[in-house]
Amino acid sequence: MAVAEPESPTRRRAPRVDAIRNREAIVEAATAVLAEQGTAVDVREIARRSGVGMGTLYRHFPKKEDLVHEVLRQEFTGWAESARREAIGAEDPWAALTGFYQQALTGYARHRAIMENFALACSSPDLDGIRQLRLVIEELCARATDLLRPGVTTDDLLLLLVSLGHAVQVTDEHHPQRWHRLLHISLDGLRADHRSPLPADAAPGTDRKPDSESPPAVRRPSTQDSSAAPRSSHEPRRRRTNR
Amino acid sequence: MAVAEPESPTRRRAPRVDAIRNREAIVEAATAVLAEQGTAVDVREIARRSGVGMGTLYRHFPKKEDLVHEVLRQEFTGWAESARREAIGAEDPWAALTGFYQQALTGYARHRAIMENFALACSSPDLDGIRQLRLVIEELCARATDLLRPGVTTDDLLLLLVSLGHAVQVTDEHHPQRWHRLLHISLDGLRADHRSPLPADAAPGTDRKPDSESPPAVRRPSTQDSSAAPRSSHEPRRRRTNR
Amino acid sequence: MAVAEPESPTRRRAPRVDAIRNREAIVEAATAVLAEQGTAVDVREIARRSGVGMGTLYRHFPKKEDLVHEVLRQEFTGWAESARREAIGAEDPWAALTGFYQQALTGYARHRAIMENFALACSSPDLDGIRQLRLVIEELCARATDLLRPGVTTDDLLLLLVSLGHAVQVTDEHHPQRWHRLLHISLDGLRADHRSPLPADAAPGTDRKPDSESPPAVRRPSTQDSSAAPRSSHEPRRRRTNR
Amino acid sequence: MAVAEPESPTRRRAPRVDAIRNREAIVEAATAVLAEQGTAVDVREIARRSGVGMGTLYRHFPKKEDLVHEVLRQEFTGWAESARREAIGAEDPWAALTGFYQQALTGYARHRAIMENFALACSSPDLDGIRQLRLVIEELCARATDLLRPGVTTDDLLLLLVSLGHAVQVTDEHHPQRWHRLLHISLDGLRADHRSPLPADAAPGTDRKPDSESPPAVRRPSTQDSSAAPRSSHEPRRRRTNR
DNA sequence: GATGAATGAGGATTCATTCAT
DNA sequence: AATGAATGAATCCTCATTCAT
Repeated sequence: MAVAEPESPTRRRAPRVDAIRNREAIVEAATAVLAEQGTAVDVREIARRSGVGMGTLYRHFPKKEDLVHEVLRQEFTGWAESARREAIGAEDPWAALTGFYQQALTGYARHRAIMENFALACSSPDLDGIRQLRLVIEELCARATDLLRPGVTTDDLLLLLVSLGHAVQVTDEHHPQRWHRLLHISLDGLRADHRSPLPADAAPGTDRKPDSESPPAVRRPSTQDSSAAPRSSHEPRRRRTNR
Repeated sequence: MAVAEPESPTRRRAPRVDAIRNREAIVEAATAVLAEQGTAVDVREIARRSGVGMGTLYRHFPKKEDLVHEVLRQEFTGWAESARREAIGAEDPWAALTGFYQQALTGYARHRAIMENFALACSSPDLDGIRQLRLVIEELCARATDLLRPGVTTDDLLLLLVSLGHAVQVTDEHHPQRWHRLLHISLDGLRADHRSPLPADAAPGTDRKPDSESPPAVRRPSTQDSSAAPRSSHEPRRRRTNR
Repeated sequence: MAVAEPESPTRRRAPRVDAIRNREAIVEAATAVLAEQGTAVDVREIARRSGVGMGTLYRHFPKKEDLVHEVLRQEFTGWAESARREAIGAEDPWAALTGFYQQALTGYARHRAIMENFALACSSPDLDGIRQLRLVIEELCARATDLLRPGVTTDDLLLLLVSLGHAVQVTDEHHPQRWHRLLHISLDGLRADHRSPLPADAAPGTDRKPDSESPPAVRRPSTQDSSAAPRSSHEPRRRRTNR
Repeated sequence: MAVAEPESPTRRRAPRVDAIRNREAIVEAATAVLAEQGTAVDVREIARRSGVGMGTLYRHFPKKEDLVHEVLRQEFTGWAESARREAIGAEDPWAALTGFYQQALTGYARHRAIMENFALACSSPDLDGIRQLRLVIEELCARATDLLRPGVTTDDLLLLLVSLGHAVQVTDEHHPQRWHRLLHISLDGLRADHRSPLPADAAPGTDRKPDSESPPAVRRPSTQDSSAAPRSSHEPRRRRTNR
């Protein structure tokens, strides 16, 4: 064992083949588990499935968060790449766009941890995959510029992905057609033949000037949600005897 | 507590009245807390805010789940009702539809527990509110039948609501315009001027016959999702050797 | 105990007699355990000995530290009080001083957690007991002012207590006479018949002016401890191949 | 296994030499780390700093304790030697004594592991350094016999060292003058001009007959530590009732 | 002989649920 | 009926020690 490699004096001993294997096993198991159960899983479940002890897991990823982050990094990257491949392959700009969403949604939207963090990751993209995803979308956006209705931004397309992602989660198992239909509908809403302007997005990142010819077709709520959710108080009701 | 009962002067036990009041207080507090923090909250937080003891809470709702369910029931119902009011009020069928989404999304989409469970609830609607929501949507669907593209179903509209609900959660706090834009886009995708047929939805619940004139514009994934998430095994890997 | 008082309508229900009992049991057990084993004990040991579950323990003391702090608070306070009683009782100022040390060292110096934290607590006295201890010492100092050599400060006496505390820990079990002898010696060193001035203490808190007539008898080290402890490097020696 | 035998020129295995070097590196690193952080350090920290792997460390020292013991052995020895050098160098017996304490305290009292174990080591001196330290002290004691108050023993001086050691630890960083003052005071207490006899030390090791002329000035505690710490039970309390 | 990866028994802390008062 | 104290299994993480390479 540990055959002395005469060729490389700089390389002392083996590069810890099995350590790498373990690390990979951990990430693999974590990927599966996180996909299935989201980030709330017990770390021990991951350790069990990867066939390593807790110590080993924590040696490679000192915090559960680190492992989660690594998995998300890989998954987002892989996601972005496969979506880009799909998108780039198509010649027709519109086909590229639809193909992108198909691929993106088909492959990853059932991944619970991905979906749990997609929104968050979009806001502060410290994950490379998110950046790549944006780039792909920007590209698609640029290529399809004539086919898209005026005013559609990268943020719109990204948000659509987030949004549909959840639709996929709901339906993919039993009614996969449903989200396909919704995708179809939404994409049609993006087509250039819709001349009604979109509501302005004040935020930065708007890279396509919306033309504001006609008033939005969408009526604003007259009554607003006074009945809405938290009429909370945060304060305990009454009492509070002891203490 | 301890409301004086006239019948029993020696025993000034509280009647059911304040049991009911307690129950309401619990539900009210739970509603607020669940809206803010989702179903993962500590039950104690609910007890604290409602001003009752844990025992009382558990007397009324033997399991946390029971309480959550009750809250969701009420909230979904309230949601459906306020959305219906909004929808019914409008004379223009399209305005009714857009108004419905506005109302529905503005009022409840930030309600974390609602959103966490909306998807689930749609699948197996043991919640009355979901049924009502479906009814409202069906109504809207019927009224706007000429304005909607052929083949759009109640399920489509419901799924759109789920989908946009998450978009709202992501953006409502910092970029509320974004989900308004997405809503606008999606609704435009539903308009009758889109003649391209939607992919068939084989599942039951389709209440509008899709006309299948032309092939879907959306390309289906060739094989794909092979790269998708769980290539899991659930079984622990073979162990190293130690010990 | 704590019979339900009918007289007080403001007091709803019992004042949780058993909760108080439990809390006391926890503190009592913790006191014993901390005295024996120091602050490194397993919390479960405390729970076990006090006869409560972990949850109960953590209900009363949300962090282990809180429990430790509470115990130290009580112990330091008790310590200060019993030492004060001892000190105040004596008529002779010198007897008061010696009595104080006797009492202080006899009662508590075997208390591991106390000793572990005594030094720390002296530096930032957020514990009331420490303040009281200082007050007692200041009083003793004032009373014995004529008997003490010039320049002796409260800090000196406190440090002597810390210092002897450890001597007690070492010897109290098998050779209790030893620390008594050392105490005797040290106290004699404090007597007024030593005219040689003490080295100045630059720090604030010096409340007695040292008269600097003659040079200190104690020679300063000529060579300095070059051979002393940490000739450390903090850096790993060589290597560091992988990563 | 497989120590490179000189007879085998093909095998250029490292000879024992670097095993020794490793061992030294480990001890050196351990010395530094133990001095800084005490015996509670993570063994890995020692391995890291010494530049060897865990395996190597554990080959040389099968238990953490073994390594600690070895370090303490060396450190105590070194301590004793440097203190002896200091002590022997001085011509004046009293200067030798004070110089010894200065040196001893300045050099090693901040050494956490040393101080953690000094007390223990004094009780059962299986460490050579302790014996040497005793010898040095005995010598100093003998030389200064006329300057020391009657009845002062080696054990007294050793205990004083222990005791002051802790004072140093507490004060050396921020108030180094404080322990110098305490040392000064204590040494003055040892001077021959104190004629009051010390309390008898019944234990073996007393090598100087105490003359018992007058009663001790130090009053003994009348009641003993009734208020003292562990009124423990070790047994779990009677349980509540639940479950 | 050396290396550092792997192990797994603890240890602190949380929280749904039960129970004495 | 109500209260909130008590419970303990579950969860994240650490570290002395062992073992394959």
